Amino acid sequence: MPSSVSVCEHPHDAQHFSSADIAERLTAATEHCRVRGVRFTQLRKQIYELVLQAKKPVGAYDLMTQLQQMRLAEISSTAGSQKQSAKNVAPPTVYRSLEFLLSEGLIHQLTSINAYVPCCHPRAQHTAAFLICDICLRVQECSSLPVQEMMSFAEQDVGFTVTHSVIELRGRCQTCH
Amino acid sequence: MPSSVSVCEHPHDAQHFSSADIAERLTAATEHCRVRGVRFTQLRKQIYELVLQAKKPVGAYDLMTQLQQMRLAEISSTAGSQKQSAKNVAPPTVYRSLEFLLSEGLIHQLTSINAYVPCCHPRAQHTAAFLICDICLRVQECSSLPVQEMMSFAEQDVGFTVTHSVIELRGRCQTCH
DNA sequence: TATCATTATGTTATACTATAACAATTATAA
DNA sequence: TTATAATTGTTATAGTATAACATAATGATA
Repeated sequence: MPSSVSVCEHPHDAQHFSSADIAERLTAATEHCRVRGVRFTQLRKQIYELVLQAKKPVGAYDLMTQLQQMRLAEISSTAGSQKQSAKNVAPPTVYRSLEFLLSEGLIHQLTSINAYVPCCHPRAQHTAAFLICDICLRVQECSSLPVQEMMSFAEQDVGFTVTHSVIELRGRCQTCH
Repeated sequence: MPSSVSVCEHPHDAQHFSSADIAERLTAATEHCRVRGVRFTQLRKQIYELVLQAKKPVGAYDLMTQLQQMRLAEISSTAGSQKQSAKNVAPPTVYRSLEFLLSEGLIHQLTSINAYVPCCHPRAQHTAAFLICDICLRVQECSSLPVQEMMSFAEQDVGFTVTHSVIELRGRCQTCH
């Protein structure tokens, strides 16, 4: 593989983020948001954590369910006699946090399968291509070279100014071939 | 522009297919299907025609409405006392024909905006990238070079076998810049 | 600290996109 | 012409996403 090309495998399926990894990411994200002057609220942190914990790309409605369970767990652990009635989490709750995480570059949206994955290298807006295995659902995030060539082609040869890219290749990864 | 790169502008917005162009495309598609031994039924032909006539990428539910109007027009032109009650066209009617047209390479799906456009050069399965202008909604279809590099990168450098690609760049076209 | 303005979240409702399952019809081949 | 397969009709529902407004929390300012 050319050294100029970065391919980052999302740790889904068999392997996945360890608790320590997730904690580290959460800390990094907290710092990221502090520096950027945006608010990393509890809700946003929880949604991010759920995306990190997922063993595969996760959909918005899955996140709704999981957030709901998270809140129920909080209530029961809080004990106390105040039996809060935790209403169901509604779609906007999740979508708004996803939108925030996307704008901060902490996660990526996989448009072709309506799902979300954590970003390999969270940083300011960067474009990437995704290789999505239809068998194991593992996702590889590719930055730099091939994507950059697509972009420069569009910009220089066609005069098209790219503001947002959706580059998703579906198929079989090396392992599942 | 490199001669090895093909960029085809879909004739949407201001310009669009003339009746003659559409007729020619329909004839070509008929021949295409005859050779391939698949049936180019009236319904499929109508859906294809509607996609060709559209001045911008067209959604499935828009096609439903338009097909409905097409059928109402047929009935009123048929005159006769047999007052057929034309029931509303249902989603599967449209989606099944779209699926057929996609599989025959007559149209392309734009996943990021849930819409469909005619293929510039209808032929067997071929991959393409699309430049979608968010202002005028014009779409440019790019085959060959940049896309091929993406594919060969995935296949050769990552060992990923691509079966389906979604490459859609959103932004501003040269005209709308 | 108290107030205001801003931002974020909750809540209700609904829009938009797509498919499952089965029935009826039409075309093709034996 | 009948049997078979392919297509289309029909009904229902699943899945994804956003609009609009109410409430709550936060941060800045007096």
